[in-house]
Amino acid sequence: MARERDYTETEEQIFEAALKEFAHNGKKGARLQAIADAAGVNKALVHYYFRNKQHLYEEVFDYIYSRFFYCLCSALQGSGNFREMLKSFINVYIDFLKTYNGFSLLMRNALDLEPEVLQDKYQELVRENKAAPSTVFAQKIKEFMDKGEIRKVDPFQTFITLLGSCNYLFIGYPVLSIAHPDLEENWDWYVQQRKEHLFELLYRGLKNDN
Amino acid sequence: MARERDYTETEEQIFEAALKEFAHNGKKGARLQAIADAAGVNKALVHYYFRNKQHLYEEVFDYIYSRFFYCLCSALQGSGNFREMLKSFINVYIDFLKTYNGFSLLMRNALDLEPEVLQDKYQELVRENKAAPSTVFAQKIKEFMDKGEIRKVDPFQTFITLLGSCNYLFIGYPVLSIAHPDLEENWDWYVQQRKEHLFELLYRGLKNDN
DNA sequence: GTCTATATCTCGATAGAC
DNA sequence: GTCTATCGAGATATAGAC
Repeated sequence: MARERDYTETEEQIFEAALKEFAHNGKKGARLQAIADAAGVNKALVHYYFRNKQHLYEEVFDYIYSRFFYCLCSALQGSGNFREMLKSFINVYIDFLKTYNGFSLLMRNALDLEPEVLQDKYQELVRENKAAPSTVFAQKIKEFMDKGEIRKVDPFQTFITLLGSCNYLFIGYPVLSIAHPDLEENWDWYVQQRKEHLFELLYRGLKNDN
Repeated sequence: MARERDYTETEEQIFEAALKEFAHNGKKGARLQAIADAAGVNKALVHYYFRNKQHLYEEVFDYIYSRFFYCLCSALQGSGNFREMLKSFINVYIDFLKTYNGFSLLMRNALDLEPEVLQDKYQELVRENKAAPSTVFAQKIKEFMDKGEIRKVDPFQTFITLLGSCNYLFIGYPVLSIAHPDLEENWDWYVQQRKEHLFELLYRGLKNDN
């Protein structure tokens, strides 16, 4: 999922700043002045390059949402056994979240404000890709249950657990960093720990032990 | 954690409306007009009762944050074995999230926008309560490890998993409901399923099986 | 306590110089 | 392409009648 067109240096900086500002404050809460400041450019330039706030927002959202969608798809691509698929999914998904930090709130805001826009976008991506991630995941889980690799579980609930426990280090970052002030300093280490801990926990929690 | 003072009928309605509005749109995105409309009162009355937006926001935030803090504390109160403590925690915490739906976003917004305010509030609550939830949790986990009830795990990572996997049904609600349109209709059932699935998964994932 | 009217301010957007 | 100045919409906040 590349962008529609190539960005100049300046456009890129505005886009990156906008991504952070929208993610932190939502669409309504975001300030063009803050975006301009963070990008180190004049406020008028934001309009020059991206027309208006709505347009800039859509640019950011489409980009990040497509990335998210294809991240989920590729994370589910692997054709190995359950152990490999779980490990791969956790690695790919957490790496994505690490790169596009804060996108969760962006999405949540989008859904509250313009659910129909987002649903259209989702359907469009599903059509392009021929399948929805949650459906693919559910199918895989069922296969592994049939093969006896994992115990009998609800695929949807399992999906929620997986997404939530990957996400929360990022979503809850500000809360968590109160208790662990070294979170920022040792960020890479914590993220790595997260991957290992989660894999071990979920593998043991799901595997068939009859 | 009761409020500072008793609310009149009108104040209560404004407060409830404000809670929802702030939760959905964040502090900056929230509109006093929308709060007044939802409460069924004139916009000027919001100022009459709560002085200004900042003050109203703090009132809402303090209330929900205290509730959250004491919910975590009481969820950790039980003195039974690991199995009982896990079951109790999941039940109490998910019931809380179900009642104060949408508060996750409120908190996240607060943390992104005014982390220092929130840290002060947190320290204050820790002082009142003599201990931080994350510390209490870590101690309990260590005890259960010493007793051999659970395997050797990182208490902090375990805490993140627990919070995240409880939270995500609520945080991710709008995304999840695209794939499962019956989520709203069968909400109670899904929440109940969540409790059972999570307990089983985490218990198996953490218990000592040597 | 409640409402109308209005003052004040913030922010998105544009015009026009360079 | 970039900046300054400014307009106008919309939101917060207040004054004052009832």
